[in-house]
Amino acid sequence: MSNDDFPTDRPAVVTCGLPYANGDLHIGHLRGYIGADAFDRALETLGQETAYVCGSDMHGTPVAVNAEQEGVDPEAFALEWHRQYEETFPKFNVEFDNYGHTHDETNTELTQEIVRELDDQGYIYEKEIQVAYDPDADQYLPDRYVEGTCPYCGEKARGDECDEGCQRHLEPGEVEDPTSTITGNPAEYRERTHKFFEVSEFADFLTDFLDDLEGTSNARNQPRQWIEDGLQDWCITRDMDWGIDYPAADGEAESDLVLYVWVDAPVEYISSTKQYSERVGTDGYDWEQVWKDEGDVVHFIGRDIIQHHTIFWPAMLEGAGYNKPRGIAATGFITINGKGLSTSRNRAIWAKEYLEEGFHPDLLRYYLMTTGGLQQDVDFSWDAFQETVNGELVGTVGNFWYRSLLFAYRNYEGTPETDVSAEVHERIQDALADVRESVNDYSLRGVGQAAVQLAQFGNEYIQRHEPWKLTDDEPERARQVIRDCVQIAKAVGVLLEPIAPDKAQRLWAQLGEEGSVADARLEDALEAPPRTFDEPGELFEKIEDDRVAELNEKLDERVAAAAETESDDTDADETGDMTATDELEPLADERISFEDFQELDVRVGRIEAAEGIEGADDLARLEVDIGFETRQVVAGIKQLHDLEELPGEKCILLANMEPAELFGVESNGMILAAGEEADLLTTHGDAAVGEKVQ
RNA sequence: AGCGGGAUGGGAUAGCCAGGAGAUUCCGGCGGGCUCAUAACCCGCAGACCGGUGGUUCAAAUCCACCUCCCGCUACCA
Repeated sequence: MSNDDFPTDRPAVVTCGLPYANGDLHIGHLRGYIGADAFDRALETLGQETAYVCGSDMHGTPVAVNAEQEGVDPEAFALEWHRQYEETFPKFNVEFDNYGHTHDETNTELTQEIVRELDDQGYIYEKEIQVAYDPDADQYLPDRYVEGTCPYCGEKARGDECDEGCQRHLEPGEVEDPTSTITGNPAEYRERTHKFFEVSEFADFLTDFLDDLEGTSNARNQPRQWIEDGLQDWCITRDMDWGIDYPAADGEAESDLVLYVWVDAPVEYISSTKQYSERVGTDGYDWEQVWKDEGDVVHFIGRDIIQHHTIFWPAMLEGAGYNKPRGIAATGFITINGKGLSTSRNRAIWAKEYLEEGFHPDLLRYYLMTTGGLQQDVDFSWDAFQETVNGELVGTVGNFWYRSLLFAYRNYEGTPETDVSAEVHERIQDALADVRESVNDYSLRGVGQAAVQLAQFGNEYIQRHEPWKLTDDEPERARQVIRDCVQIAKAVGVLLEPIAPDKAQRLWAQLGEEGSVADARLEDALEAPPRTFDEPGELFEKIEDDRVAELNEKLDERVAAAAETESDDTDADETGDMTATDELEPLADERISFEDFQELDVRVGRIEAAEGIEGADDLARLEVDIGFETRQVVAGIKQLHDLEELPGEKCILLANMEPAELFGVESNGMILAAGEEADLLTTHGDAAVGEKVQ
């Protein structure tokens, strides 16, 4: 595929990563949907034929598990979220040409068709594997329903991934000593026939594919390592009820397997395009042309799902005879006030919350799109948000729009009747070129900046010529200056539309333009606005300081409140939901003998020194006086205690613990502490340092 | 520790892929201007040895090697 510049004479399709129908949306999600939306709008402005499609991701174990917990069936559960998403997107001016979901008929059929095709092409084979099975719950245990020991490194691992050790992706059946996460009981392995997709056959193809891939560099570079390390064939079926049935071949008995969620999820990109095509007719947009013949496919995704989109997905497309993506833009994460966004700690700006605060969506769009590069992590703070809005949108763009149009309205009742000057014409053309270049670099930041810098030029231009001084003595020159300014204002509107569609539309209307600015092309930025228009209004409002203070306070309070209730929910981040598990660890069944206890040499100690260990988040190096000697001990309490306050504190130390090395620091004993918060054990009275605890 | 990203004037950020004039823009500081405009806008000044060391080159913020530090995810929790 040749990568000639946008706009091409082929249809394009832009997608964003499917929202997983499992929880509320926050600005981290929004960044991707807004980015893809802005990119799609920018392509249209360049004159590219496009479709922007997406859908909700309905399948997979987390949906099944959470639905079960709420006592509803997975479909109803996922559909509820799906409806919420559908309602939310337009509120951020994210306008999909089609928004479907992975459980609908189109996707079910198309997924099965593609899998059948892969099968026909010989890329799918069957293999007997050992699948974990929970005899008590009488069910198989796919993916995260099971945990055990990693066969490669011996660390504790989840069913699908060695998350604590070597990070390796694990195939079903690989985990050793499996236990059921449902009942906590040991699981047994049963022989099951599963389907495998021969990803390993595609190594050469994928290497070439990555060479040509546009978008962000992380999407190109990260998977290379994977390919070099050797690709594993991919088990694409699961023992579950919730999902798309594995398609039965002719004459074969219906399979009771379901396709792995990552098989049917990306197919939704095609399905959603197909639905769009069916709605507008193939004359309006032909999905088969884009996906099977000639088209430009661009995916916007989060950087956490690069592998799926650069390995599995293109291999599937290649195997089934579809077009491969031209560009993949993998966006960075969002941080809040410099710290990682955490849904469990409620450190997030929720989509709903932003809207409830009454802020215009275009402000957030502009902020998210222009604050950093697409690939970069972007920090969000209300302070920075205010600064950007007040400085660039209110001060530069809004002010220029308002002063130009107001001056034009008062003196000429609209656009002065004369031609745009050569200087301004040229300056606008430069801006158009910037936008063209930015889009081809996948730089939404560049698009936004081209618009704002043009407005900045406008402010400078009007200032330089001071038309307010010219109206009386040199009316012709004043007329010229304002004519130029009105044109710049219009151009800024056209250029800003991808980022701030609603604000651009309002400007469009103020200029007396017919129709939608979304339909405007770059060249329209140079067309004269209507001769007359009405008195303009202010399009952007300043955000006041006390408002920001209030918002900061709210956020802080909320994070603090969440921290209090959090206490034990260790894995709340897993699903992004607050599934607090405040159960206590069950009491041990087995009793030990007094002799066993006597083997523990537990002593009273006094902490002499405490310091954090570099590179470790939680570990601290302690020096503990236990009478006979001072021991160096490593303890996981760094974040839970103010280390400076620890020296002098008494503690209880297991003295005959075998030494271990953590982060290169020897630990010679074990400090006793209670619970997740590592509440430090100490003595009630005044026991002397070194005394034995018994 | 594994993977990824980063280090550029006081703060934030661009430029790096395709090496070459005074290193971008925003905020802040200082001084001035304007009064059409949302106390907005415009101009000027101060402020950066582009994380460190070495290398390639006529030329390096940009390419290569090594190092230090930071952030995120995953981990470490004796």
